Amino acid sequence: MPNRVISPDASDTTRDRILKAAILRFSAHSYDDTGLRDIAADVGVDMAYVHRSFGSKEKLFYEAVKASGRPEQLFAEDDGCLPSTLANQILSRKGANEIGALDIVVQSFASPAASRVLNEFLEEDFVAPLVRKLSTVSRRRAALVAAFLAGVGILKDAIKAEPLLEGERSALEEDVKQVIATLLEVEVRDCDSPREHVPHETRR
Amino acid sequence: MPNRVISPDASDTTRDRILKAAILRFSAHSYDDTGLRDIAADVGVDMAYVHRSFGSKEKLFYEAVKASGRPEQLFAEDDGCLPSTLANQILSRKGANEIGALDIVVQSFASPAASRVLNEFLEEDFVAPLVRKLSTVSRRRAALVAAFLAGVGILKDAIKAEPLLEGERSALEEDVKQVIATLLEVEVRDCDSPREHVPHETRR
DNA sequence: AACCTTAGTCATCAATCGTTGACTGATGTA
DNA sequence: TACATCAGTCAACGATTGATGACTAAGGTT
Repeated sequence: MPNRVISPDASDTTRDRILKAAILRFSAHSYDDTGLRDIAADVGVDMAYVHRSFGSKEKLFYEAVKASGRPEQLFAEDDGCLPSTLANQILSRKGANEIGALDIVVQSFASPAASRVLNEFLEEDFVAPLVRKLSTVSRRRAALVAAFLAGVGILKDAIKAEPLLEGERSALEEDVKQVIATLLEVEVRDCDSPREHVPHETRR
Repeated sequence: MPNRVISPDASDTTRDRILKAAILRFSAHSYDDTGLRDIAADVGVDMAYVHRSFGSKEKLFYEAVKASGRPEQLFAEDDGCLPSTLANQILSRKGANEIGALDIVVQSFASPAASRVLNEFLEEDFVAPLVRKLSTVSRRRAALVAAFLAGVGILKDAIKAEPLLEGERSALEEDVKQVIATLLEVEVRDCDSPREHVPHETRR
């Protein structure tokens, strides 16, 4: 299970291919700007079949969010340093078909149709697992981490804000990690140089 | 053309009433979910007149964003403590017709049509004025402040995330201020109790 | 053979959107 | 009076959207 991007198992049914295409579409464009016809065209089936396979556009979106943002993926590569893990979820450079687990959430915040789904996602797939993993953090601060990650993703990928695109990525990553560390009340220095194995210097 | 007697800011013309209604609409719903017909109905004119008064929906949105987010408004009540000023821009409780200067940005980042406008807004009406006001902060960090504010606004107002709605507002405000202070590298304590006049204790 | 389910297509629906050309009516202005 | 401009309305357009009912074709079961 090394380079698993989306699908947990390589089911080949048309329904799964539709879901996979939907995740890509919803991760690259907003809920409103993603048409069932686009998704159908990607898979090569009729749009009516996309609709019938999932019942409605909103239900398809629901399944796409759930499949794309599962906690196992969000915290998958956690090497013990949550700030760096979370920062990478938003900042990791995306190739053509490679998407981050949070991209689909970053898009589609706006549409009311999507907001109920996202509310559930936020609670079940982010706040709860994060608090479970780091019991000292409050639900409020966990949500603020999500807010910050979402905001950074939006400004960087949707709005394409220049101050976040120009310059070194490492500098941006450092700032993002520092904010997350502030919210989680953990020391960012403990994992500053990821592979240097600082022998857990006892601080404070 | 000599007698352009129309006062530059009578604010009584139908055009201005349309613009005002547009700001309210765009601040409460996304760009896509806001129809020219809705705005026209608010003012009580024909939808065609809304369109003709501004040339296109996108141009109307542009003027709405510019009028709603002007730096004078963003930093209007600045009492010398930027973190608290900015936090209040997002957290201030909104009445029926009362909106924050950033609400219109919080909605409507999704649509590509709107994102160009928002990119310009971010640069001209937020990053640049902020850096001008606090010259020690980098453009990147200024943009990260905007990202955080946008994310908080989205989760709180659009998604209605419970962790940001439950509990005391002051606790949330404290966390938000701390994050902003971290990014701006200023001491939040300097304005913690706004009216206490701490005599500028020389720190560091 | 007859029958049922699954997979998928086709044409079309109703609704909504922003946009536009043509029009009316009032208000000046020469 | 004649003319021009501004404020605003009216009806319709073309495009796009998600949703449906009716249909075909294949596969399996009895």
